[in-house]
Amino acid sequence: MLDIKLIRDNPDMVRQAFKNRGETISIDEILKLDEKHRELIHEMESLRARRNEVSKEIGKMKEKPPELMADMRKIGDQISALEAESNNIESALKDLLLRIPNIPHADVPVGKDSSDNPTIRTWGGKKQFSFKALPHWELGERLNIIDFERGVKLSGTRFYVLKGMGALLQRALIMFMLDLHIREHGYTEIYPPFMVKRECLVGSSNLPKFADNLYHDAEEDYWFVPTAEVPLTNMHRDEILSAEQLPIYYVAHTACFRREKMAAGKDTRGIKRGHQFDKVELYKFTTAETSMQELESLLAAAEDVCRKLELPYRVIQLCTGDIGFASVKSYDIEMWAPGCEEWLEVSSCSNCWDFQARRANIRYRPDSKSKPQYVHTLNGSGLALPRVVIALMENYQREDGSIAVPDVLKPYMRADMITKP
RNA sequence: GGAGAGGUGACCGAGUGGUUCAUGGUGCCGCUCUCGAAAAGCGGUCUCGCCUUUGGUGAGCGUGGGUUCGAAUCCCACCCUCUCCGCCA
Repeated sequence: MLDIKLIRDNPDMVRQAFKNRGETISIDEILKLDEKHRELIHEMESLRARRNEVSKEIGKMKEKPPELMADMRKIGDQISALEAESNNIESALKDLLLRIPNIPHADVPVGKDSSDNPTIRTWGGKKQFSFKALPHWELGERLNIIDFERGVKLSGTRFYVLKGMGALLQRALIMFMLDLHIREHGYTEIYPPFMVKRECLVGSSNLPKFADNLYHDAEEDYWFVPTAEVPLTNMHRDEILSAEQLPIYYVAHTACFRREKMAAGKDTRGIKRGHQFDKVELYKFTTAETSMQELESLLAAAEDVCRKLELPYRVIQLCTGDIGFASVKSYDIEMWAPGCEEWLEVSSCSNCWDFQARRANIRYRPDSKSKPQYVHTLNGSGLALPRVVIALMENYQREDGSIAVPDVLKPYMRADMITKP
């Protein structure tokens, strides 16, 4: 959520930022409602001030004058009417504010869509094979480690079953990633609920605008997390942190649930895009001063996973037209998958500035004499599991259809190779 | 799911209609004292909004309504926590 004062004082700057994003929503309605709202507040306040004063006097009187009390009753009715109007305007204003995106940082390149995203760096060139590299769905079926048919039998399209060494591979990757971030990058492991309250989704910016990508249990009003970012954001909702607590680094492994109803027929083969997938998520709460450098170190932690797994990847910066709703600056990490011959997005690292903090009311006190300020929040995958599994299977495949295990995973898998049982 | 108890500021904890602009304590900040520290004493210390901003004003005591000139306090609904019972991986 943007600060209404920022919009009020710099409407043209906000308009330009939205234009760069390709965002069509207008702020005129917001400005209009804000002005009306402040008018009403002014009216209500002077009436309340009067009532407070007179009521205090009535309290001191022995004889309660009925005509004065009748006057105050009238004022009370006026206040109620204004209150009702003000509340309506306020909730309309709030709803609009919750639906407008963050303002991209000044150093984010202006662009229309993903084709305008600059590549920041590429690591580990595309591996050359002396044979035809197979896509992971073929490798998975031959090795009997991914069972697509039974996934569909259990849950329908876009579900799959990992089996035997396939399940072990994913589990090994999760363990490896968590251990790496905990031991070498200073993160604290969190195991959060996978179902959360509505207000958590508002805090993280998934609601109200992106409800159609979420699974929801209407009976209990539980929402299934589309990413661990949601519970992690809300860990400190409605809290005032002390400066010494910052920065806070959290890492969480969760399942993620997404409807993904938009791209029917696209990405249907393999395990690239499903309604349920596992992810290791990195999350930071920082001060305003340090968030930009914290974004770089968050990205570095995610890249470290790719490097230690020795999987080729590139880092892309998202342009204004492609950047996420809540983000002021984002990098994507894409791994090369030689079998399906595409770059797979395995991480998206974002600085959300105070956008989520404002929604979730997460603040800190810079020192004991200062007013509370909003923290900055950052998130990034470290990494998304199924796509790392794809990249790993396809990059480490051998001509005989077996898959070599990367050195860092050998202790977790207690095996050097994934072969047909 | 049933019964009972309870939700007050960073924390503890008073407060059952009007000197409560939320008592008191802890913590925190400043000052005094001291070579310094501790202790002690004095003062300060919740959050958010609006305005014509050395200041003024409003709101907030789990949440939302209601009663009243006036509500932390009375009424209604809901949420949450704790204890016991039931169920259960």
